[in-house]
Amino acid sequence: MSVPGARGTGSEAADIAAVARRAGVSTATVSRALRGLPSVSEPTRARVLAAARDLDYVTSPAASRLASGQTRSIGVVAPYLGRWFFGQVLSGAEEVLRAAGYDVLLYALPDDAARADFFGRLPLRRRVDGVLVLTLPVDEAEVDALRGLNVPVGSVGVPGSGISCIGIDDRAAARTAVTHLVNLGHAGIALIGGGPSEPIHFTVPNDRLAGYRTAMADAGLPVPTGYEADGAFTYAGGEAAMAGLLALPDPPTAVFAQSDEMAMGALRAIRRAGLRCPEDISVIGFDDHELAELVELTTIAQPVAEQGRRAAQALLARIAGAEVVDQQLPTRLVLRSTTSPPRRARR
Amino acid sequence: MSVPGARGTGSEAADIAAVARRAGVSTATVSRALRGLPSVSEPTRARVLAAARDLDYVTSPAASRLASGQTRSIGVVAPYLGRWFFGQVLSGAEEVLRAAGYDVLLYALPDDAARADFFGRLPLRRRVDGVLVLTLPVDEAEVDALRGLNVPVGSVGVPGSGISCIGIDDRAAARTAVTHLVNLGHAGIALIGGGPSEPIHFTVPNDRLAGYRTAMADAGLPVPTGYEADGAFTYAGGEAAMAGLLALPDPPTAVFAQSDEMAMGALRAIRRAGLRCPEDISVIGFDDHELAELVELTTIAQPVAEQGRRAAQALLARIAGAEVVDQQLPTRLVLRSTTSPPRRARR
DNA sequence: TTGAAAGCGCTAACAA
DNA sequence: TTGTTAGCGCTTTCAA
Repeated sequence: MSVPGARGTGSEAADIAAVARRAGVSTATVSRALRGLPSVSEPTRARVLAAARDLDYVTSPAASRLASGQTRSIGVVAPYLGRWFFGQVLSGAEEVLRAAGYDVLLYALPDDAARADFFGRLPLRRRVDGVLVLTLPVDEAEVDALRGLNVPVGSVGVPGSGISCIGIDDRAAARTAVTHLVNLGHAGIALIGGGPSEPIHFTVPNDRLAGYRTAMADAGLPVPTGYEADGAFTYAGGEAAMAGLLALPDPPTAVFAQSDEMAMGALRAIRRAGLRCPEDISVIGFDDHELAELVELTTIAQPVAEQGRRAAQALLARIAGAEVVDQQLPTRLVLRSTTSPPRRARR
Repeated sequence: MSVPGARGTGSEAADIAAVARRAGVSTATVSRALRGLPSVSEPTRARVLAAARDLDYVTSPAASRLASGQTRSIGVVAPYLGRWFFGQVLSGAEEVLRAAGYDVLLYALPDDAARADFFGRLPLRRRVDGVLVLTLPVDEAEVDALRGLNVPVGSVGVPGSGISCIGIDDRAAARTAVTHLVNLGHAGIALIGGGPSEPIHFTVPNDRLAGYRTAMADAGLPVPTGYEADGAFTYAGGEAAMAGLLALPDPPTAVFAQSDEMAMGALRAIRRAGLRCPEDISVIGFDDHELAELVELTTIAQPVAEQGRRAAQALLARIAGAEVVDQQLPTRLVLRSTTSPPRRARR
């Protein structure tokens, strides 16, 4: 009943001229006062603010944008909204953008049709001051398209010329994960990762793959055919990939999954196959998902929401004209109970 | 290099006048042709479309909004973005809104400060054609404030006059959950729910609480002091609530958690206490979270993304001037392995 | 079916 | 420090 936002419904929305009249100044002065420009005397500003309050005035974003050319909006593009990782990143990014007074324009591109449409039409054109790309696989042409927006582009996990990138050292982190398994005495170590044909600029799965291969090579371990499985970064995909791995003539004794959700799917497949983790097979994930603790999943922790926050900050800095440098945030190995030495150490 | 969206960077963005000139018509005709109005002859429309394509013309949303008064934007307001439920609902809603050509303006209100600011300033004013509220606790005054936006308001799980609501029968579903425990022979059944002081219009936890109480009363079972615990709808909260329940002089033999995330937290607390589920204590959740299957959680399944889709559709229908009715989607009991008869049936 | 012209409600030069 | 005056780039009467 008496919420500040509640208003009489009878009157039309006041415009800047009404405020100017009531404050006894010009519309230009109202505009300046309301935007906090320095060239307004304090008494004048006070009168304007009072008038605006009395009339319950709100600036029309459309008019303001048309006149100024600034949208005060950021487009946030992500492949999925329903997965843990993206929820966390989005959460962090939204927090920062909102606090800076920017509107957050959300675009999800869950399938090829959505992506083709997005990069074909570029619906963000003329409506944002910057774009934040959240771990979206993009190829060269798509990066070009983003540049065609003519606004700064920031990202979480998407490097590229002209794109500022916040991320982690995926390669080193993957290496740490695999080396952990190696140190436990495992020799047959498989990978569950993203698809084999990811676009160039989506380096995350490729970097983790590279880290896996490096660690295996360092340990002098072979990567048998079929040991690099595709889990599509989903729980269901991880389960299917693990099932495939278990069906191999010589199944692995340990698995490195590139995400916790895939690792959890793997856990499910292992249980379904009547096997036990870590007794029969070890599993290490990646992310430190909120529920990883519940299933005692050993994993690589990364600061997820923080990457969203940093990426948003970096983007805003670039919009403000600053130079920004790419950042890599730290990761760490979290030991829980899904990894242990193999039943009988080989070699 | 040859993506449709990639453009020469040299030329300025073409405006409607340029298109008009090239097509040999007036700007009014260009506007009509581009918006698909019927009052344009086919040859003319074709010429306009060709000219627009040649010039790579995109309508300026700011100018269009200013002139037409329509924003083609929907504000989506949710308390959290990082929780599973909201990710799913948002995913469904975004899909529908995007397909209908609306911009999705995202607002997260994770704490009291954000809420107070949102309802105090109403930053959505003048910038959206409709608002979608996703399971956000709102009191009377806040509902009034939303109405003050003077645009249709739709919701998932937020009933209220003037708000179209898509949801489930929370009361019946909760009753089903508790009755399942009763039927197994449990007598000491506790609840882990939302806070005790939820605003009136956030009926979800209240309805589930009512369903719990009804089922208990129907079974002639008492609800001892302390059996209605607050888990804040989070994993950590559920764990803490369960720990509190276990510390009771006469702890329950079964627990109904109002969300799967809280149920999973409860599972964690049970394990931490050295107890086993379901042998020592049964747990039933609510949602059918993607990972519920992994932990074998018995739960009440609800169509989450679908509620987001339906709510978006209903909102769009109202914006188009249609009358819409509230909908309740079906739920179902999903039996897994966290519920069983109590060790020794009482009574 | 098309065009002319008047706004939509601001911001930004420029002047004072 | 403040005011005057052009626009910003569309949509929408109203007329033809």
